[in-house]
Amino acid sequence: MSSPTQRDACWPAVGLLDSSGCNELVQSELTALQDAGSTQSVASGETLFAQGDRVTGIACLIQGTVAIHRSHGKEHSTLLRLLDSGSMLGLDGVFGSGTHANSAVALTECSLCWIEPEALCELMAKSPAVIRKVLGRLAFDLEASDEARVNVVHLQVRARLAAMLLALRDRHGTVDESGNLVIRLPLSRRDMASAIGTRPESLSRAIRALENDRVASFHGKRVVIRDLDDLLDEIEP
Amino acid sequence: MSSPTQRDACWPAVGLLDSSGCNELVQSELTALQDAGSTQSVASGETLFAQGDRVTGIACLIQGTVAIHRSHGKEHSTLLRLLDSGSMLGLDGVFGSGTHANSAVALTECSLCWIEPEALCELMAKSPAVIRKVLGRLAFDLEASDEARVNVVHLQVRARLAAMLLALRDRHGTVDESGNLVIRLPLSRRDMASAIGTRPESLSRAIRALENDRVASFHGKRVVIRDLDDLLDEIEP
DNA sequence: GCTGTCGCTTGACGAGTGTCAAATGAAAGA
DNA sequence: TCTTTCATTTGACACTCGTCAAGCGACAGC
Repeated sequence: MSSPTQRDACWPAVGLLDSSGCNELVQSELTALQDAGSTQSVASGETLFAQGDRVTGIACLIQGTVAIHRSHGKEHSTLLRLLDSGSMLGLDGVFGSGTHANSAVALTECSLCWIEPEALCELMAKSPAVIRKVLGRLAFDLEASDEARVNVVHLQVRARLAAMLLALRDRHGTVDESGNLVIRLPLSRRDMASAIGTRPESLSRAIRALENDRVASFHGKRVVIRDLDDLLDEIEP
Repeated sequence: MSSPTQRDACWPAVGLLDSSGCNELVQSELTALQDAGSTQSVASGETLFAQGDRVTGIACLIQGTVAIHRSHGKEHSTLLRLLDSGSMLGLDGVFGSGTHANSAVALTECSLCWIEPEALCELMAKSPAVIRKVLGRLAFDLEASDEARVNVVHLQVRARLAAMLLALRDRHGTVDESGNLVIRLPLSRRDMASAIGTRPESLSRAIRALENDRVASFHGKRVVIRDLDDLLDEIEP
């Protein structure tokens, strides 16, 4: 990840996102936050907060991956976004309605740090950098949500799957010895389907379609992409 | 609109949205902002900024209605949200990538006030209330975008139209002498279709369906709803 | 008047995808 | 190892909605 020094030099600056696009907190910031809140470990599958809960603070994700869900009706649920280490979660609740509109579920074992609204206030008052990070994350999430919405409307399932793989590349992708892109999916098929706004059955067919056309090969939660351009072509037309 | 005194009393408070849900600036704040920036009048149909433009500041909408679009490919375009008087626009650009991801087009004659990033910085440094408004608006827009995304996935066109009418009620609805809800649509049919993620043809059919079932009656851009519950029922099942 | 253009509506048809049902596979417990 | 359970896959079918095409209605210009 790029050094944040340049971005920290002036405030405010236009264009506050990381080059990676994710606006994560850096290590020094994380340790500072840990002093201001209480650190906690949660097991994979645990719920950090549930839709409808009163907001008691925000959480900073130190380690692990968290899914933000919104349930709709009784059976339907949508995975809105994934958050990885360095992300703040629950911001929309604190600065929004005061009630969590979404649920947060740990997808892996997670270590995180809870910060009460008052403590967050103090941090923001003391350090413009914190304000900027908070603003940056909200702006990034808004950007991503708009993008996802456009994708659901204009792209079909196969292309949305490709777009999702590309989005997962930043934080969950590696390169193997042959130079192939390898993505370790942090999600079940059910959650993947939910994230791109479709059903597991349709996702399954889209996966098969990409494999038949040699764009990607799926081995459980491990995806291998030989040529990144093939994936990019999927979302162009 | 409810008095903001209670919300201003403590900072930060959990739950910063207006009761109306829109987090608009109040008159005193608007006049303060006008001192910090340059006021401008734009005609209906004018573009305030275009997708891809470098961000040169934010705008505060003093009077009028603005549509935020995102174009996708050559022919496709999505109307992401409407902003009415009291709203700040372009925040996601300033605190995000530094480039406007969306276009802003005036739907009516508008009066607005441009504020450069540096001036916005000063305002935020001087007044926590400004910070709160900015955070509140980003949180509100994120909330709304998530909601719209869930709607596109889980509701069909007819129900999405109903949801849109309900959303327009706050700022564009009135009550006539018979006690009916009357909504003055600020949008063309094309834009309405784009806003709910469908085509004008499908929207037209959905409108006819609602009329046939006596849920709403459409007369050009004037919509009359006899019983609000009928509309609410549309988005439940 | 006529005659463009443009926005909206209506009709017909087909593709994409949700739904239901069953088969397969993988993980966990007896 | 043999069940039991659950996630995933595959198949068959129906339905919503996008697409193409034509028909209106309004409105401006000649």
